[in-house]
Amino acid sequence: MRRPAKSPPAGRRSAKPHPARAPAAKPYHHGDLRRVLIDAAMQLVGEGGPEAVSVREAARRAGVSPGAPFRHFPSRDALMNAVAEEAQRRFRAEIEAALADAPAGDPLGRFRCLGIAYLRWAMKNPTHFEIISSRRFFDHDRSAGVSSDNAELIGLTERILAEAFSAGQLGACNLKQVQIAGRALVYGFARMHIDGHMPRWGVGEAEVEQTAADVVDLFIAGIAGRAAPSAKV
Amino acid sequence: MRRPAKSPPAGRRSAKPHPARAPAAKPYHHGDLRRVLIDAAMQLVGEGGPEAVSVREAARRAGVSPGAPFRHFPSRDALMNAVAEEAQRRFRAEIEAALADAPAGDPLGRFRCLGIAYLRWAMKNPTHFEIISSRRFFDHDRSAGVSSDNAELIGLTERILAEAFSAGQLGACNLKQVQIAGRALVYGFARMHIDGHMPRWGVGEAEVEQTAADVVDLFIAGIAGRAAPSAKV
DNA sequence: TGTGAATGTAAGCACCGATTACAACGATTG
DNA sequence: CAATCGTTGTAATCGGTGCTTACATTCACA
Repeated sequence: MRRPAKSPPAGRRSAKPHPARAPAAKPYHHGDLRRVLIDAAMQLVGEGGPEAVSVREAARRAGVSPGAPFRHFPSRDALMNAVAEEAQRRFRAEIEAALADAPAGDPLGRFRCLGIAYLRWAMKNPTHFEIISSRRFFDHDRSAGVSSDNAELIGLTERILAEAFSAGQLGACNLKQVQIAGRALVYGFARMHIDGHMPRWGVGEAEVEQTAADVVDLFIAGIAGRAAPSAKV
Repeated sequence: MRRPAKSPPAGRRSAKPHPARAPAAKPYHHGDLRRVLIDAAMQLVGEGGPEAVSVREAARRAGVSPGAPFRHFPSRDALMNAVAEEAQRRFRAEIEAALADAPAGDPLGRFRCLGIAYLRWAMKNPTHFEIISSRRFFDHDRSAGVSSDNAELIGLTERILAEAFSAGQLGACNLKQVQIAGRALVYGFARMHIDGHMPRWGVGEAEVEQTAADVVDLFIAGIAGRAAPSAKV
């Protein structure tokens, strides 16, 4: 891409097409190039953000010619989509693991747990989170598998909120609004962290996790503590 | 950048160096190329997002050779920074105009007004908002003018919240947490809109402005309606 | 009237994404 | 066992990009 630098002609293999019939040297066919390319791209994302991913560099790291990746991905965007799907898969696994540990009897507690887990993962894997959330690198509607992943997560929070409401843990409120506001809150917080806004708001790296929890708690207190339906300002 | 396409060899001027001494034809010196380049870049941002900005295309639109912009901006990033400063200036003007119309006696109302204005501008100028908020295109710490712009806006909301607290419009709460949560909420909502998440959450383009207002109101109700200092969950 | 700083052009580098023609495998068949 | 054919790699190439350097032109000021 735009001057990723970092490529001194680091010893590429001498590119002999293939050593006749030495089976262990360097087989002409890579084995699982697709997988390796995705891994390389993820590594690149981790190093320099989504912009730093180039097909050529991924191919270089896979020890393969610049044109080879296009046998597996029709375009750079397709590669990015594959990376995003992988990231989304990991994200979902983390969320589900966190929810599995949460008490089933306390819906609002589960809601809180969801928010905390979301923020923790996003802040620990900032570039992966960025890839997932940006439509530029990942067309959710196009890739059915992940799209349903996402829809499932949305449905999950919807269900949890509905349970909380039924259990009387929520004041009078519009559940859809609560859901969107909650999502906007954690999404915004995560992106503020990623985009480097936190220092400007007086939140150091050390306090950011505590602040994340505080913010989630503040929101939950806001929707839970509604004494009367005098909510409308 | 990466295949912005859109450039059929549309009639470039025949590039005669300069017509001897015809003063009105095409002066060798552009006049205010810096300004024109920023405008062209802003236009490009509006058309295809920050990724779609290329120095060459900006130069093309300014009717100037590909190397000329580098007399005014040492790098593409510098150009993007200039674009971001311009966008930030417009953003700030909008916010201040909105606040000027808000009643002075109702701090919480002013806070609400601030949030609404923020969201309205962000959703009307999505790409400009994206540039402002992403550190990739704009290093806030580097450009003093805009940095202070931003610091002033942060200080402003801080003051408004403090006033609201003094006026008894807020329940017992940590003001800093409220400020960060509020920011995360509007930032997240704006970015969700930009990143195309809204359809997934069942919010159509027609309802998005109303939803934005609802979400702001929900948040304000949450921090205002605190009956007792039982805030901590 | 000169002269130097400012600002443009032209040419070229390295890198990128993407396409094409060709070569080497490897599995499926006859 | 061997021919074949689809898969997956290479090599070369194209146009686009950011950026640099050498050179040309103009403007403003001494």
